[in-house]
Amino acid sequence: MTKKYITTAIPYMNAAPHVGHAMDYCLADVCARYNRLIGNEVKFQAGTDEHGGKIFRKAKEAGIPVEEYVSRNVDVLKSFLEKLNVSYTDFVRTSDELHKRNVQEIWRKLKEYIYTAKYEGWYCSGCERFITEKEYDENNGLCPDHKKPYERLEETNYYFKVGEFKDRIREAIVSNEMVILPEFRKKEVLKLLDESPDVSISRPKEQLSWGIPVPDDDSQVMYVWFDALSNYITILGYPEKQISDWWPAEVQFVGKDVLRFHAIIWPAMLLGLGLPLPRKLLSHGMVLCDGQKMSKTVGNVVDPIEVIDKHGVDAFRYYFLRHIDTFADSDFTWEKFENAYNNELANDLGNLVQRLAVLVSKNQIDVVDEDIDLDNYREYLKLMDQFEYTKAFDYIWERIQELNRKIDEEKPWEMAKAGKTTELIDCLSVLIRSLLDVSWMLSPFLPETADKINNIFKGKIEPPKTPLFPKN
RNA sequence: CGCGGGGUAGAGCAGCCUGGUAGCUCGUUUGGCUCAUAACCAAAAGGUCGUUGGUUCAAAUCCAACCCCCGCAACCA
Repeated sequence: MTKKYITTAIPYMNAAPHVGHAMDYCLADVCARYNRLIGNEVKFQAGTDEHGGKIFRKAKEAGIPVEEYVSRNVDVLKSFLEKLNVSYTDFVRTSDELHKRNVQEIWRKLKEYIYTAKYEGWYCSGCERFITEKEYDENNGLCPDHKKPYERLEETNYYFKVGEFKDRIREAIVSNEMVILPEFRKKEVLKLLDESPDVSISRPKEQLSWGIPVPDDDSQVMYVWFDALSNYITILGYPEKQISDWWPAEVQFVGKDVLRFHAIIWPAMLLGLGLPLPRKLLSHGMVLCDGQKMSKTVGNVVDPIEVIDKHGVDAFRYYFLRHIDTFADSDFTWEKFENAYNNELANDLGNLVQRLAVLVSKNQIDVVDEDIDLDNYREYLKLMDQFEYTKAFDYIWERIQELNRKIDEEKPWEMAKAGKTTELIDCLSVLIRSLLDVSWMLSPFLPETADKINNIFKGKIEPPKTPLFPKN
């Protein structure tokens, strides 16, 4: 039994989760369930990123103490994970005492790579942040949100020497010591690496009160990325505990938008701590709605809960794992969702289970439990190991279509009418066996459905009272 | 000349690395079947593979130039 540590990016707690957040969790959950299926022991982290000025302001706007504000959002996220049927094993909050203490220790350990420097730039007191020169030029020196002119401001911050580690990071990426998937993202990161400057990792307290204090300096708090990235190891107990059982992570799932932090700053931190780099970084695409990035102003935000409540978790997971590309951006529309649901889940799979169950219920046969022989699943295992989840689905669906075809060709109902019992039983046994294979392969993706199928064909076989995927 | 991805049937995509009759899913049309959730099975229609030029016996595939879309450029999942 091999130990595998799987992580997800921790969402920033300034709003309720939307379908975009589901990507990370769906992918990681499949990976986790798949690993358990083939006999590995899995630690599966999830958590929340709770510090920073943005959250502080949001809480203030809502008129709630910031601790309560984030706690509420954490509850929302947790119930979301439950609804999504995500099998995480550990949950970290960056406001946890243990996390805070450990991050401060991490800071201390990295001290030789931390220095102070002055930063001077354009600043908007409304946004409470610095803006780039380019942004300044584009907006002609006036903040579009606050209609106020930018001010020239200077502040002293702590910086982390990312530059020290660039060569080693590049080497690790090129040699696949740290694999970045997909390949085109790897190229992107290698390019970005050249231009990566040292990063600021603190802010003056007056500007950012909601954060972890910098050790031995009351005037500064940590910048959120330093705080947030550390979660992957503070949850394991680092540096208080030995973490070599679980670290390095087998795979860290991140959105393409945060890949740069995970592929450059995070490895720099790890190298500074003398820890190994994660084995794989998987960067997935974004979910678009009607071809556009989701945004409240456009009004195209899809509420994942609505989808789940309407058609069930597995329908949701199915759509996001098969029809949202694992690596590239893809589109969610209700039309596409309904299509996939009706054609693929209800007609192909649901109806197959139904017709087979009915056939067998009229001619009861015992299904013998057979041990899974992984050799029969080589193609599937290969795709799963490469995170080719949409292709794995294609493969499974070919099996499903094959079964439907086979039933049509062999016409077991005619065997029944003709009284050819032996032939009939042989035929049905083979069909059921194949369907259970399908169910096995499906189980990391659609755990509920796989369970239902297994239960139908266990003991006395009866067609399910309600279809697997009812149409409406 | 910032970087990256892409332009293939009505839609969504594969094929391109390793040139050789253009493929998949959905949709459309027709036929078959009746065990099944009006489901399932079979067949058909539908493409000058972004444009132009080059290499080659042969180019969606290799090379060059150009056009058009879409992401990214320090906190956006």
